[in-house]
Amino acid sequence: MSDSETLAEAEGRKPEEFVSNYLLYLLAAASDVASGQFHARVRKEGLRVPEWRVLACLHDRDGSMITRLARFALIEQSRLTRIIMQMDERGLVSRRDDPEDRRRVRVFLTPAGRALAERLVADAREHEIELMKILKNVDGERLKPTLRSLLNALDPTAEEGS
Amino acid sequence: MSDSETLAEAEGRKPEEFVSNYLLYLLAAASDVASGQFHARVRKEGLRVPEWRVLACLHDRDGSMITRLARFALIEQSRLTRIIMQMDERGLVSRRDDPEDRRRVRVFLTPAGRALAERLVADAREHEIELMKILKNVDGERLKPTLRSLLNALDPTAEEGS
DNA sequence: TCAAATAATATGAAATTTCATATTTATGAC
DNA sequence: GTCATAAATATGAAATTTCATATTATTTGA
Repeated sequence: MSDSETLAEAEGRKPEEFVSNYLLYLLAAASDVASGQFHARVRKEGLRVPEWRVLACLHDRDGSMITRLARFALIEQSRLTRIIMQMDERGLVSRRDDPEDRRRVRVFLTPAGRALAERLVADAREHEIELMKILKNVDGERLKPTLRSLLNALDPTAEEGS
Repeated sequence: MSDSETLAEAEGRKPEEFVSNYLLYLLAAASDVASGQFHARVRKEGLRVPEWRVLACLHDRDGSMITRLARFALIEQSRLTRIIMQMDERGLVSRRDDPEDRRRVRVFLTPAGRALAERLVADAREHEIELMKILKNVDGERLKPTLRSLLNALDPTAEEGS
């Protein structure tokens, strides 16, 4: 049985090919592969992916509370709490109690955090343009509205574009 | 457009909306949200998501070697090695040295693993049909070929559908 | 045929993540 | 006002993940 041959093939059965035609797999794989290059750039800045996500979310919505940031950045709450603590210690964000509801903690970019966020967002925009060129025959611009409607259909509580 | 003005500003869009219009975010969020329901079902079977991925991949390609499985299932190699060890202990998979290349470890479903894999794959297929219904106006079926071409464009070494 | 170079997998140790739950504050019903 | 309930965040402890590298086997090529 050669390396590229599965047991099923060796036995003359046709493999079922579930995975590579499964929507949830295609989404996960596409996300993974498409993000690969840019995530490498993020790591070169000394950030991990969730930290980059936090910066990007705060770039859009500075002063978000933890819970909201967690949903927006796709990070579980207690994990985010600790990531924010680290980013605070590193001087990228600062935490302030919300005077209107003292259970809440609002997270703000520091000047250094904002500078880094802006640099990375600019990089991401550039990178996205490159990506779109590679995907010219895939029609990445049509993909976006499709993904947005998918998000709206599946998560009506998701935050709108503005 | 002045030097300090972004394209978004020049076009009258609010500049703060980077994230929710960023392709890599839309892909990650779509994957996350779309998988949420089914992943809950996976956890009810006592499996974690990577374990489900392993079962699904082996369902399609039983006897894969670790490295290949890692790429296919989107799991880092040393992590997968340990996951496979656990699944082995649990009786879901078995490991066999490849006689043709003794560096390799081939992973096979046990009868119990296969039964579980088949049940979950059947569930996943059902669930996908439900998902497609919800996405009827999103055209999930058109989404699949798009994601496949994206994968091919970005990762030409990715495995083909068979 | 031997010595690199490469490939596949495993592993130690530090760091991170997870899960359940504690803590603190706000809200609603009475 | 008081009590029960809910919301937002934090935290302990176990489990998992990561990163670099070790180990073992194969390939290359001089």
